[in-house]
Amino acid sequence: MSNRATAPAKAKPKQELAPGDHVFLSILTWEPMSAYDVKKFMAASVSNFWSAAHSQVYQQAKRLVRDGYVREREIPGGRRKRILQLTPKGRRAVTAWLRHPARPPQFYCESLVKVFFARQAGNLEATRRMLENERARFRESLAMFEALLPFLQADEQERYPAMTLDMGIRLHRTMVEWLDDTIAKVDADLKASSSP
Amino acid sequence: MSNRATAPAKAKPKQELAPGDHVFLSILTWEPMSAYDVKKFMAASVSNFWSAAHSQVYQQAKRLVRDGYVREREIPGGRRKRILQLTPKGRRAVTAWLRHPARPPQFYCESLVKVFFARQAGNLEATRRMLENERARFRESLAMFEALLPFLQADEQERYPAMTLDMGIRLHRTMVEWLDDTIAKVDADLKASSSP
DNA sequence: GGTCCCATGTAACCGGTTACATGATTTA
DNA sequence: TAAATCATGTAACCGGTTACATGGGACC
Repeated sequence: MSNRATAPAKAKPKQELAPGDHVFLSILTWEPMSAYDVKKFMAASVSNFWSAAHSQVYQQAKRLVRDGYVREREIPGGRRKRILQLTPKGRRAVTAWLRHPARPPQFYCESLVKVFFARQAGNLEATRRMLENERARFRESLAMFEALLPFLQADEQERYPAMTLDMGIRLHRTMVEWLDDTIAKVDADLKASSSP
Repeated sequence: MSNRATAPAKAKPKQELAPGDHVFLSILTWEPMSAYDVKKFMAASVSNFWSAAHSQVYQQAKRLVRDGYVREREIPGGRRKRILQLTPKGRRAVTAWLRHPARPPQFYCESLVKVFFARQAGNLEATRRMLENERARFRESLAMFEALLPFLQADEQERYPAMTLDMGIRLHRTMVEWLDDTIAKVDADLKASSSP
């Protein structure tokens, strides 16, 4: 009798920093700030290609303090507030991370999956509506980014952040263009099927 | 004395399907297949905008069978093999999902975060090397996709899959162009700092 | 008849998400 | 002063990842 699954399997007991932790630490190179401000900073800067729930940031903070990458300092006053700042170990982790190769980007996009299966399992009218929603959203973000870019470009200190905003703009433009073309193709199929 | 954290907090007891489950089910609309084949199908089709580890697919399969979206049928023979197929409930879930709005895409890209902080905390030489690695990788994938596209476009059945491949190609081209421009900017900064 | 890769899984940890909670500030 | 919003967290679940395990075929 074969009894499968005998060995326990140990799994890694502890890995080094999680991918998002490096982003957290990098933000603290800007200046010491509270966990809440880290979250705000993230939303205002790299949110196009990195994001995290605010609750996660607090838990990251806890871990990073526990592991010695970050030190926290309580600010007295009415509102409870803990300022986080990098330790030397934390700063070393950032610079080491920055000089290692980046892990491959990950992109999750439901709408593209839906297009893939649109005819196989779906309904072209619904697909069209879905794509129009997408296009409206992308156009809106695109307009915001385009309005913001000149301000970043005007500030020499923001040179590198401006480059990433530029990437965001290009990606959004590409998306909108593809949506234009794809909606046109869906329309063609709709017309062909309605009046054969 | 304030004792915080009194209430238990219940958290949602059960949500409907997880986002990746719909992708899984959609793949089964193609034809019944084993979990391993679902994974292979995913890698060969939507991997550019959706991915999952193979081990995850087996666990999804287990959940989806347990919850009645999928039925499994054991194939006798030397090699153990379980063929998965949609139940009516599973098929309904796919069509319902396809006609709902898509959730916003998520994009995680370490290399862009690294560019954001390149001057603040990093080293421009290292950034340049990192960006060149990225460019080589994107160029390689781009060439593969471009070689594949004509075959998809030649097959009327693959019309919608071809549209998503087209999107992948456009995104990769955009990335490569941005990398070209950005590497040039980094070079300019390197030259400026070496010979002031 | 070894070796290597393909196919098929299981175990266990942990990060990330969703929901809950609540005191401080601002604003109408 | 009531309402809304900002700021700050905690609880708990669960998906996804990493690592382990292993039997069959292919190939040599």
